[in-house]
Amino acid sequence: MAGKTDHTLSATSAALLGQLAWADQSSYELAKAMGANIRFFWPRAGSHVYREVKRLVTDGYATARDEATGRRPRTVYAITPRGRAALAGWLATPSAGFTSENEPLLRLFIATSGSKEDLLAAIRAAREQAEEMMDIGDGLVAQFSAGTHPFMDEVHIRALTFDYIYNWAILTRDWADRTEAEVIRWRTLGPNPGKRRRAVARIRAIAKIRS
Amino acid sequence: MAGKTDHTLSATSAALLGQLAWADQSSYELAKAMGANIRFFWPRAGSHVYREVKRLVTDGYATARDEATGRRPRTVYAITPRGRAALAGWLATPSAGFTSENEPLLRLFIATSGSKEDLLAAIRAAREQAEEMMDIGDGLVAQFSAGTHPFMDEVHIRALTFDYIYNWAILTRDWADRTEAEVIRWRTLGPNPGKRRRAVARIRAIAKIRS
DNA sequence: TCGACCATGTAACCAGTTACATGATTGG
DNA sequence: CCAATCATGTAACTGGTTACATGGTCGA
Repeated sequence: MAGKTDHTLSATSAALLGQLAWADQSSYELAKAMGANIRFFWPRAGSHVYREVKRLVTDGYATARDEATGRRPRTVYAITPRGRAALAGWLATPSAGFTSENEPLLRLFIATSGSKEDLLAAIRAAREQAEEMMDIGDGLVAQFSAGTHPFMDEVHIRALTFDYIYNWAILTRDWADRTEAEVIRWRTLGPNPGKRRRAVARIRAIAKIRS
Repeated sequence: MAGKTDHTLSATSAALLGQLAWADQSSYELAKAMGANIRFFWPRAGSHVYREVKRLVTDGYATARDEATGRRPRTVYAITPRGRAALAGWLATPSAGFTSENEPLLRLFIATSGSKEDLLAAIRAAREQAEEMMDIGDGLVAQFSAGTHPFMDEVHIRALTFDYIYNWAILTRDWADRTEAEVIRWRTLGPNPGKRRRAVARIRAIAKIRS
């Protein structure tokens, strides 16, 4: 730990510095980009970006300069050498894992306290969100195919994140279809021997394909 | 909105009430269960459970009674009728969607600011976590197959959450394999025409399987 | 010229986390 | 009998969100 780079970055700060490493940007642009791409694996509210980027400045990882769009003033941020070093330092750090917050799944888990229609609605909500993700993905495909995406030079990276996210959406949609089909067969949400048999069989079949 | 059930539950409170609907439990047991199952789609720190369940009591959704395990005192919580009503009310509410925080993916996204080895380490971290999830899943399979799981009466529900989580783990592992194989081919993390061609082809192939 | 939306930002609240503390039980 | 781990809980911090406010631009 001896040295001048004591990179105590949070992952969110790193995300912002990573964006600034590509180009100088205003908070609004940073927030928009978070909303466009990063949100699928690191979602943050726009207002948070404003505060966090100011911290980057006070810590010396970025500088702020005042510009104007038309007659309106705005602040544009740029990464500093110290910021680049901190970012590289953070990237050399062991990565945390991945988590998800999946409210439809939570609702399913405790569904026996509600109605069958409630549960079906939650499953359909998951399906709809998955479809929306795929629509957004299809838009990206068009841009990258046509070579019109603003970050064509990053496409070799973006293809890899795209791979994950799009397949995650497909997984969710397909799961929702299977699950809806199963729940529709139920008369109540309670247990019965037939359901139990099918459930155990399903669980075993899923785990068997691990290989 | 006229009525006595003004269920202003958070999803986390609902998760706790859902647990209490199955059986009276102490905070510790609730927290343990959150760590065992729910964490994969609704992760919460144990200490949070302690505070939140006390709020359930002050709001009249649960009651607390003092017991003792051996000579040590502990507090056991039980759901009230009002709590059941609030839970049912919440379940009837439209569901929010699903999100994820995936630090390996974030690191990949901004990987050009770091080294190739950093990136490979992040990908491997994702793979390892996926394997761990599958190991846990295999343990569940054994329990459910043998009929020894403490919540056998919920297996028809658990099979459906299991389906999602296990397939998510498989997806992650397979993605990590593909992605590692691709990155290993790279000499640098920067762009080049070959990488770009392959990337665009990959993106198109993924989206094509949407069917 | 007016409504809608883009762009820019602040403030206050709160959910969630980390860190700590300590008593009981159990296995070696 | 001692270390490890289970069990129980508190306190303090902080990251993140929701809600608000308002100026500018553009198209109908």
